[in-house]
Parts: sequence; C-alpha cells; structure tokens
Amino acid sequence: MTSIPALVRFDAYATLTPEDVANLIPLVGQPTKISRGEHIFHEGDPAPNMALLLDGWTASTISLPDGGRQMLKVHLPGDMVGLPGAPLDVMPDSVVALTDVTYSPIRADALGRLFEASPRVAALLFLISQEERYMLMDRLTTVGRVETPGRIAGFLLQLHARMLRQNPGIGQIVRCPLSQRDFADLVGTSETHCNRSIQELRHLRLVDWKMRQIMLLDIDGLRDLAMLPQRRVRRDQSWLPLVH
Amino acid sequence: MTSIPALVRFDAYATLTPEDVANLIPLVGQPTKISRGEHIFHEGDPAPNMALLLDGWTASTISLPDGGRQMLKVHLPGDMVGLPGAPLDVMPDSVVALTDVTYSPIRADALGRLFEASPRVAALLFLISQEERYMLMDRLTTVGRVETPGRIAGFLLQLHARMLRQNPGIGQIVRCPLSQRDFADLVGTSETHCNRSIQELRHLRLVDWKMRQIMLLDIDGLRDLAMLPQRRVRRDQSWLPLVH
DNA sequence: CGGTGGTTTGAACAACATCAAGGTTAGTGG
DNA sequence: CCACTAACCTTGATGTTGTTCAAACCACCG
Repeated sequence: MTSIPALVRFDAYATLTPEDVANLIPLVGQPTKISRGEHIFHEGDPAPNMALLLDGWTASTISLPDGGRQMLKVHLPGDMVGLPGAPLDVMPDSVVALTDVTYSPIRADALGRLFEASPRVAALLFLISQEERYMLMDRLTTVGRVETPGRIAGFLLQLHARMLRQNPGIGQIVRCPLSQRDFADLVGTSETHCNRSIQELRHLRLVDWKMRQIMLLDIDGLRDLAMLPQRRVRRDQSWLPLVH
Repeated sequence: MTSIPALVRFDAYATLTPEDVANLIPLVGQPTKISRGEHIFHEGDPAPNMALLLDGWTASTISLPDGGRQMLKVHLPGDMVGLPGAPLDVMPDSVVALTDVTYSPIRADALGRLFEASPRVAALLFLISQEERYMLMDRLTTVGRVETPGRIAGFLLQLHARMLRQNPGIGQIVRCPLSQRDFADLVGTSETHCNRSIQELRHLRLVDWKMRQIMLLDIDGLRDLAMLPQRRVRRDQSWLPLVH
C-alpha cells in the first residue's frame, strides 16, 4: 500500500513504486472543496471533466425528463469521477457531493502525458476501468432480474466490499450518508417500496438498519438474496509493464 | 478509417496511423471459428480471457441461481470481449455466439507490450473502455427507471447507433439475430411482457418489427419513450499522445 | 416551538410475472 | 411437395410486485 490514500485504487494490483507515484502526482490539480449538495459537474456540461476524489462521498446520477433519477454509483475517496464522459462531447451524468467533499481536477493533457510517461500506470488505469465495468454489470443484473430486497442486498455488499478494501477494520458496519430516497434511486424503485423492502431485510435479520448506520448481520444470507457471487480481484497481474 | 474492419473501434477518435496498426497487429492471435450457441468463455472460467470479435455477433450474459439470465450487451465485429474479467480471478460473465462467429484471442502479455509500445493506442483503448461504461450507465438507467417499452426503445437506439458507426448506410433498419426471449433478457422482463411491449411499440407506429428485422419508423418518438439523450462522441481528442 | 428532512403507514391502482395453451414460421427429411 | 419438428411468437387468465398519492410520525435544529 502506498502512503497516499487517494491512490488506493492504483495499488490494488501491484505495489506502486516511487516512480509510479511520481508519475501520478502531475495528474491531479489543485484540491478543491465543495459542500454537501453541490456538484462537481452536471450532465450536459462540456466534456471532459474529470476529478480524483480526495475526501468525502459523491454520487453519479442520470436524470430523466419525467423527474426520475437513476443513481449509478457512489464514489469513495480514491475513486475517479467523470471518466465515462471522456469520449463524449458533453458529460452523460452528474456528480453530486453527498457530504462535504475535497477533490482534485484531472486535466486531459496531464492524462495524455501519463500514458506516455508510464505504460505501467496506464495499464493500472485500464484495470480500474474494467473494475468499474463489472461493478456496473453486476448492478444491471440485480436491477434487471432481482426483486427489490435482493437489489438492496447486492448494492450493500458491493459497497461494503469497496469500503473494506480502502479501510479494512470497519467490520460489518456500513456507515454512509445515503437516505432511503437515495437507496430507491440506486436500485430503481420508489421510496415507499424501498422502505418496505428494508423492513423485510430487517425482519429476516439480515441487517440492522438505523438511520445511516447499517450493520450487515448475515452476509451469506444477503448474498443469497442478491444472487450474485463474490468478485475477487487477482493481484498477480504478471503482464503489467515494469517500471522503466 | 482504417482498412481493417476489426479495428473500427480504435479509429473512432483519431485516424489510425500505419504505426498504430502495426502496434495493434501483435495483439490478436490466430482467428478461431465457433458456431451459433457455442461459448467463447463461461462465467467462472479462469481470467483473463479476452478476444477481439472479427465476424458475427455475440452476447455477454450473467446467469442467476434461480435460472434467470441478464444479457448485458451484444457485441458486433470489432468489439472486444472479456475485458471486464481482466482484474478478476474468474470471468464474471459468459460470452455466447448469437451467430456463427470468428474471433481472435487476446493474450494478456501482448496487451502489456501494447501499453509499452504505444501510449497512443493505449489511450484509445482507455476511451473505448469509457464508452462501454457510459453505454452500461444508460442501460442501467432505462432498466431502473423506465417502463418496458421505453427500455426496448433505448436498447434499439443504442444498438442502431453502434451499427451505423460500423456500417453507415443501413438506414433505419436493424437486422439482428435476437429473439424476443433475448430482448426480454436484455431489458430485464419476461418474454410475455416483452412481446406485449413490442406490440405496443408497433401500435404506436414507432417500429415495424417482423421476426429479426426491425425498422425504426420514428426515432424521435423512440427517444422520447426511452427518455435518454443521444450521445455524441467527440473526435477531437487533442490530449492523445502522438505517434513516436 | 415551528420548520425541515427523513422515515413509516395505508389504500387504490398499474405494471409485470407466471402458467398454460395455441398459433406461426423455418427447416428437415421423406 | 408434404409431413414433421423445433423454435419462436402470441394470447388469456390469474396473482404478485411495485407505484402513486396522501398523511402521519419522528428526530434534529435554529
């Protein structure tokens, strides 16, 4: 593990060398602070608009003309936001702060120089992007094929696994700034039905859910409901380019 | 546009130079043929297992213990499959041939050499991965927040846009080897309800759908139903590394 | 003490799943 | 050309899951 918490995602597959870290430093710009509820960018803003989250939580959302909103992902410190907009003319999603947030903008030309300076870090960025893809695939699967309690279980497990990787020792407790309204937007259901599904999870003794503190009482039971296997990352990526 | 059809995805953002093409050639192995219904790989197979689709259509699916199945994406020639499994120990999804198929395996070590040999092509690969992400985000949004006819509309529009990019001149006709059962698996609904939703699209004069030939009669109407904007890729990616 | 944001409940209604059957089409072998 | 099969499409009936709207409840905060 590197000593820089914001780079946790990069050393999931290989220990970052001092050279790797030196190559990553120019990527991130001046830290910026925003308050809960403010946006890093809105859907429709000119692309690219990328950032590295340093502190706090954000959420990526897409809004619909009928007032509906799909929450695609919540981001933790160390996550990068705005990357899916890189190929496009305008950003496809909005990123809103769920807490007070500190982030660093990422400039596209700095990204270009990173690819040139370090094939190895570029390959790590490739792996991180593929991670985002399978996590989206898992969420599409539960939202498409599983009933609401299972969708909630699936999201909770995915979030818990991510929090564990970045902060081992949280145990089975998920502390997060998400309201039941937010959970409904995450799993694609109404606030009312989300509330009743949470009560069902409580009644099955799978979770102890009070306000914004969720204790996972029966991880295997939650996994059965979500109907998805646990994903395990493979740390030996022997194909990765070596440091020059 | 390069003259090699299987590399269409790569020159969406910048014209591939002869050097770029030369760097991509070693990536792909011996072409392999399989028949409709056969798999390139199964979920649970050891990772990585990557390939470049040369001819025919495939689909990526995740199966659930209850017998359900979510279809995540259909792949066209030029698409790469198996990339989301790269960070993992086992493949998260299966890729099955929807037609007779020709593909080339992609070896991980060849991928590593590509990152070293060409920062520019590596950056193109980064952009392609982000494209896959926003397409998944759009699908998660329609499946989560839109009713079945709109989900079908959204998938059709996305597929049509992809087919147009790789083969301009198909007009408004989508010829594809997908049954209504497959469409149900794609949009997360039952075969019965999918059939009734297709009839609704027909009745609204949005599509002319017969067997495996679908004519999009009213693209704007379909877009209204799907409630998603058209995504436009930005070809001027001035941050891309230049050829050495 | 009156907001405000969040959670919980009820009741009526719409969307969707499930099961079962019938119909249609394309393909195959005689 | 016809009989037969398999895959696919279509329809009906019934029950469940989820939505919508409205209101009550609760904790926290200025």
